[in-house]
Amino acid sequence: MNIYEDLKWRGLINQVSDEDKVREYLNTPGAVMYCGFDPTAESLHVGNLVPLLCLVRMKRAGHHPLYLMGGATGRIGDPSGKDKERDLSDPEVMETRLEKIKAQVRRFVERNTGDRPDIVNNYDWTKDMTAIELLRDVGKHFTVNWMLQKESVKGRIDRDDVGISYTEFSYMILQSYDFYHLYRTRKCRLQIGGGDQWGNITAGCEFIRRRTAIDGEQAEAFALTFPLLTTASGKKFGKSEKGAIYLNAEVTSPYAFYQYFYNTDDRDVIRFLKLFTFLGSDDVAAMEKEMEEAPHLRPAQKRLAEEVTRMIHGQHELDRVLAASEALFGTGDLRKVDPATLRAALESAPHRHYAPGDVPDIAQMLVDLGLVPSKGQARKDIKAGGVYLGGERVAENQELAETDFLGGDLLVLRKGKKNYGLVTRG
RNA sequence: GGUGGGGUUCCCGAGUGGCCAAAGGGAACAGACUGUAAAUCUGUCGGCAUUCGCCUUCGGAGGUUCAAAUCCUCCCCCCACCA
Repeated sequence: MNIYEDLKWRGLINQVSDEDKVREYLNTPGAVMYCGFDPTAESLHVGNLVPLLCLVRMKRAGHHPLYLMGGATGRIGDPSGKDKERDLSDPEVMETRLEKIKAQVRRFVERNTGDRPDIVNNYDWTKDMTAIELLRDVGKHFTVNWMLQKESVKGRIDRDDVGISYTEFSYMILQSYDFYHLYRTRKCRLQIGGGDQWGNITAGCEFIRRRTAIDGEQAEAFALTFPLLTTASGKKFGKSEKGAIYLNAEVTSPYAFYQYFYNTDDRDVIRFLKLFTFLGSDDVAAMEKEMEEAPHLRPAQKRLAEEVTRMIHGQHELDRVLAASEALFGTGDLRKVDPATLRAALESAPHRHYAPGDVPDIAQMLVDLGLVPSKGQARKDIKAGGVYLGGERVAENQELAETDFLGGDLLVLRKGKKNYGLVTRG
């Protein structure tokens, strides 16, 4: 199956500039395509997984994907999909983030293709460009009238409570230049991205056509965007109670990462299997059938969580996460679980250590563990019956007993159904 | 630079001197029901305090008043239109 058909089957294609030509472009191995990632945070999040994964799919299909780091564009700020102007970040902060994301992309790609990714940074070809060059060589090919038609800009102009700065307005010009540059230097003729990137990408296609026309070439470039990720419940995909789910283990623990996918809504899980894993149609169909037969066992959710966690954190981390999940959600009594196993299982849960004489009351421990924002809230949760100690519901005003310490020095606290915290003393 | 409209607790958004820790909605959290799901129902939703209560908040800084998110002064920021 052509990679294009595969993407289509997965529901990964939202818009394509020219379906036939893109399919044809992807028919010959070695095609070059790119997708950009701006350093807007310390780490990529699950939302970035779709494009990232798509580039990997391309690689697996024998093509040559380019991973573009937005060292330059990140300094400007993309108005796409944003309803208000954003603050500019510090260049140094941006640089640090970019390095982290780069490392992350490298690890991910190596793990899933066995090859080093071809990473480029648009700062490299933009930093020495003069304002005059930009205005003459690039800006001249864009009419403001046309730029104003773009969704990202229009959305901001039409509203009477927000505006758009010239800086963000110019974003598409920079991104267009990137595409052109990659066409010139790397023969890249396809750019992929999220649904909100359509305007920016087609701007690039347009620019390539016009710019190359000057040299009598009239090159053609293509755009392909993914659908906006939605969840059945209407929640934003990739957001949990604790905030966005990131790919970096230091920001989102592998355990939380696994749990996020494990908790996928029934209505979304098959679609997500297609979007986030390499499973083919046979496997997916099998999962669908299993799920129908035994929905309460949630085979599809389990598979999804496993596949994605392995992809991002590796088999080793996955094994630990599985052990932890089993210990915490398994049927057994926590007291019967070996303390050492418990400790390992809760490794990615918040942890607090107290000296023997300094162990505070339960409410304070919940605060210290970060399970609740304040002591008052902790009391309220206890009162509501939402706090558990070693698997037993904590009563109001309950004092710690010596027997609560598993193995003599370990406390397992839980708020609600699945928020664990570990306390040790000694 | 001019004119007009704005800045309220996580978000949206009421609130024009005391009844305001501040309506309503959303989000979120907890409970019941379940399948670590969805839907539904209930409770909570600035901080501290077991109760009385105390403290901090309505862009910022001052001021008027027994009393200010609400009035006055200056300042900062955002938006629209005009120049």
